[in-house]
Amino acid sequence: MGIDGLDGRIIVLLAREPRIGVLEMSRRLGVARGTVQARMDRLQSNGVIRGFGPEVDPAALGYPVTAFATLQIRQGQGPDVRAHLATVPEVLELHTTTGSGDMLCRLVARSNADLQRVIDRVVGFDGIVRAATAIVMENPVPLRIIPLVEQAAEDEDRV
Amino acid sequence: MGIDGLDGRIIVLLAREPRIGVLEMSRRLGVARGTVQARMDRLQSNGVIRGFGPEVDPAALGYPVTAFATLQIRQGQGPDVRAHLATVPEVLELHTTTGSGDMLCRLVARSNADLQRVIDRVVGFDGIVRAATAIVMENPVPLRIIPLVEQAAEDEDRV
DNA sequence: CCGGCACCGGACAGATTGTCCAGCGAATAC
DNA sequence: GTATTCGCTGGACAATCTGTCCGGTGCCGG
Repeated sequence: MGIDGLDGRIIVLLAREPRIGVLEMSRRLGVARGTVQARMDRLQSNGVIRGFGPEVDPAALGYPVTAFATLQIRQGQGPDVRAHLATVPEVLELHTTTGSGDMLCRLVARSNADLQRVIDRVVGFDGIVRAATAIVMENPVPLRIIPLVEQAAEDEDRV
Repeated sequence: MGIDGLDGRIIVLLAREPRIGVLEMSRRLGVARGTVQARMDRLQSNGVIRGFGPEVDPAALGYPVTAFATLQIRQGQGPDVRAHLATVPEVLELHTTTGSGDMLCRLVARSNADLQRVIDRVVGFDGIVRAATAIVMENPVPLRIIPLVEQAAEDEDRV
């Protein structure tokens, strides 16, 4: 577990220019193509790189409103609630967190008004006791991984 | 704005098999290669597809602990706090939300003990009044977009 | 009725990929 | 001390895909 400096540089390069190929990477990094290819294979079978799925912008799909909802779940209803939420397309992500029966989910909606519909659908389920929603206004730091990768690579090299 | 059924099928196909090429997609979808290529170009310049960055698993990097922190910010300190948080690699994501000076951020750490270090670093900044942290235990619904894409495509087609 | 538009099916050269190979240096094992 | 394993290099090959054209067709709005 862990990555070294070359792995880190590969991931960062990939994150900055996703359409880059193995050949071009090997040129930029100054290593043989086979090396980059082997590293990539290893990173993917390691699970460090899960895949290269397209990053879709919900806003461009017509869902410009994002919100986070904290749900309080009735004891023992966890599995049912999960199954319920999994059926709601507007639920992009769901976590169970510390605290008694709490879940945190990320929602999107077509508008603030539409958010009400989504929330109604989310909480309109028996096992959910209470929901607290926070609407996202700005996203100063979009989901990112590069700084962490650099950190992890440095840590590994130092060892 | 919006996508039609073919766009939706392209995105879903891409999400399921990221390494697929344009040619193979055109074969699967039963359309001409040029069509798929044109759609892809449009989706990307539309901003619907932001890119194809590698999905890196923080756990595989040695950061298996995820947490969400709600931060209460002192009036007017927002920009400074953002800049501060942007410098912390373990902050993967930051949102400002409704409520007086509230922010929500996603953190990762090497362990529960390490999480304390991360939180100290996050809140060890003048503009932050209070922080409430929820540690993620399970992730029943990982970040997903396919259901929303299908929904958006259906809505568009119906119109 | 006439564009304009999106799609089809095909063509082309150029680049990249997957997959081999032999050689080499370093770290590891015996 | 020596043998083995490992990762990297630099090169090669055929197969594939990409970017980019083209002409032709069907549909919609003006």
